[in-house]
Amino acid sequence: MVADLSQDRPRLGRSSTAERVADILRDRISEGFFPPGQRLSEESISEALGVSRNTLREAFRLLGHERLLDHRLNRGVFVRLPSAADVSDLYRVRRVLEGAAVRRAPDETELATIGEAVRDAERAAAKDDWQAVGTANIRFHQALVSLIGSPRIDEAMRQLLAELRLVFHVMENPRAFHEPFVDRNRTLLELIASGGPDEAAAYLDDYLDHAERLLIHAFEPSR
Amino acid sequence: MVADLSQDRPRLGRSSTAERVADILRDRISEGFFPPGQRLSEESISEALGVSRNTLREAFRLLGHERLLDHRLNRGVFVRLPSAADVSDLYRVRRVLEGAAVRRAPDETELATIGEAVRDAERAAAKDDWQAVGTANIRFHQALVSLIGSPRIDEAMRQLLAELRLVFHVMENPRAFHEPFVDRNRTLLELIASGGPDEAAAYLDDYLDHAERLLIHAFEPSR
DNA sequence: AACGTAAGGATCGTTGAACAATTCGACAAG
DNA sequence: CTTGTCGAATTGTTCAACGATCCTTACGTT
Repeated sequence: MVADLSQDRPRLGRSSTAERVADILRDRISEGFFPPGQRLSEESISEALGVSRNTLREAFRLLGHERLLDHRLNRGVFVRLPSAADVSDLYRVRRVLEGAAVRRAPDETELATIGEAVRDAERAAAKDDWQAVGTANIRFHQALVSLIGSPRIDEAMRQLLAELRLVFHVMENPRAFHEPFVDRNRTLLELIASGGPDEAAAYLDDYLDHAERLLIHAFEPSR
Repeated sequence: MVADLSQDRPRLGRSSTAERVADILRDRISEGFFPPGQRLSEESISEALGVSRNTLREAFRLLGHERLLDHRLNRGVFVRLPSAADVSDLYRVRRVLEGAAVRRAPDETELATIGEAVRDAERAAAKDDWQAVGTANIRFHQALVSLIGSPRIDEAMRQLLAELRLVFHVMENPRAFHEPFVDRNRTLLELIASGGPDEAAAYLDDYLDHAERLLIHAFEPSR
């Protein structure tokens, strides 16, 4: 019973103003409050958040390493504005990670977690809440990759999806993008559950190809 | 002709004291000058390097994000001391990344780069220079993963290998560890070149299993 | 001897101010 | 229209300071 406490351990170190500032900024960027390309002024933000410039700069370094911010010397930090090449690369990584994930045999609880994400997406889609669909979709892929069972890969996937969110913000209408994938997630889940790794992998490849093409298409013209 | 200059663009941003400090510390950690577990005092290091504490702290954040440093609140930063669980996870990631890599069809120049790393390792082994063998070995796997063609994965692999170096520093004799893998690298290269993805993948799995077991074994008793 | 507590020193966390370095736009000169 | 120059604004970096936290040691209690 004492061993269970070890799970709460990460929360102990939980503090440091810089990290909390980073959390706030990350959320703001994620939700589009700070749109891609926008410059984040040290002075105004440090004042708005009530922290010193030095502390804010530490937070900037954190987010820069997560590729959410672009740090240009003597020019300041900007919300990262992904390029088409970035999108391609993100999908290259997804193919590797998710491809490895669908080949794992999931246990019951893992399957349930993924299924929940699928159901949430379906529910949100029924309500035309595309913001929520996007969130559920992200949860789906996060849970999918977690089948690999590697904390480092989970972390990498978290970052990747955060970066992908950046991409969505530069598109004109993300809703049209998410719509077709609600059903695909359901199908993919069933293929995984039925235990045909090759079928699931093939379906996933097609899934990602389609998504990438759609994204690049909705992306290029705007430049 | 002016367009070609845009390739030199990354070199422009190249500066910032914090990043240069991070580079120095990264090298020092890599070479074992700062052994795993050692605490890095802000005051002494900032003084030794002639930079302010604030700048040094920015560098610390960078390296902390690369998992080379362990940042404990109010206690300072320590060179990361990997656990057996970390080793397992690192190999889990390697299986995914390198497994995806060996299934790619490499072109001539890529094959040559990998081959060079193999040859360097063989040469160094002949001279009993196990430090150099380790370096060449790392180059081998880095080149292998670069077959995927993803900058993000290359970067992730770079970090992973740096972290793995940390593991080597806690072992009593790394030389005994590297020795058997010189030949294996050669074999793996030939399997890749001959174009049998499944064979190469199978060999790689065995390779990594073996390496992980060896590492865990040489690791556990010392705790 | 085991334990709780208190005091002290060391170090980190964070701040605020200061100054140098750099960028960028405006404006004048050619 | 291009090129040089100036100045405002912002970042890069340093410095000194103070509170907060941790570690150690010592001390007294049970």
